[in-house]
Amino acid sequence: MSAALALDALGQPTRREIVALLAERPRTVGELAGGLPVSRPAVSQHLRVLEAARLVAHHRDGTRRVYRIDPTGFVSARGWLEQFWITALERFVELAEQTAPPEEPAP
Amino acid sequence: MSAALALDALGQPTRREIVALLAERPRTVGELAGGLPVSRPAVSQHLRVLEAARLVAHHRDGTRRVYRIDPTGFVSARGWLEQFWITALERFVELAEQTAPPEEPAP
DNA sequence: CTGCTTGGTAAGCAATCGCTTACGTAAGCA
DNA sequence: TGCTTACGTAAGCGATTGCTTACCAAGCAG
Repeated sequence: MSAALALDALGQPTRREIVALLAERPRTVGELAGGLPVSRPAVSQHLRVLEAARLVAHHRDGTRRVYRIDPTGFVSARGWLEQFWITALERFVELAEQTAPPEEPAP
Repeated sequence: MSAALALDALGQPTRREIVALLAERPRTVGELAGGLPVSRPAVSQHLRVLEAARLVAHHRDGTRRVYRIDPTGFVSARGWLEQFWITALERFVELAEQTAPPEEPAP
């Protein structure tokens, strides 16, 4: 499943910041680096990871590369969380139905 | 925000497997370790991270500790993804409205 | 009490990660 | 035809991570 890649990629603060910046609007690599406390090559490396996870995509504009959000990876990540969410809540409800007091046992 | 902790914690394959196992039903530490290719102490350490992120919780049952899913962390993670999702899609739609051909035309 | 089960904690280690600087490369412009 | 801008890539380094083995504490059963 591709959700693994996406969740791995999102499990890093700098990459989440990059993604948050791109959520506002597409940006070039230099712009991203300007808004972050890391160097431009570091941003490039993060972008490679994010693109492999299909969380971002880019196109060229002269010498620049404009990066934007790619919904694909987010669909995967959200799908994993959602599907998991459902089964977990089902079990949770089952459990709550079986036992009347779900937290503190009777003394 | 607590979503950072949750996403960091989920950015690791073994921890996602633990969470997936707990989604089926609550389990003890030994049970979890038995279903995973890592040692029991490794599972303990992962559980500490997951609990700090409020993704799991536990209660004691004699000498055992039964771990289960804690929805709290998942609410945070999903919230981050969702809120982000919305702003990203808004921008995406804006962009798509400006430019006529978005991607693939009808075949 | 003694022994057994269960699981958290400490210490240590190889591997990975995130970052840096240095260099290479493609595209626009004088 | 060089010069400049914008960016990717390579190499290297310190810090972190995920795992292991060894040890210790708590609770039940005999």
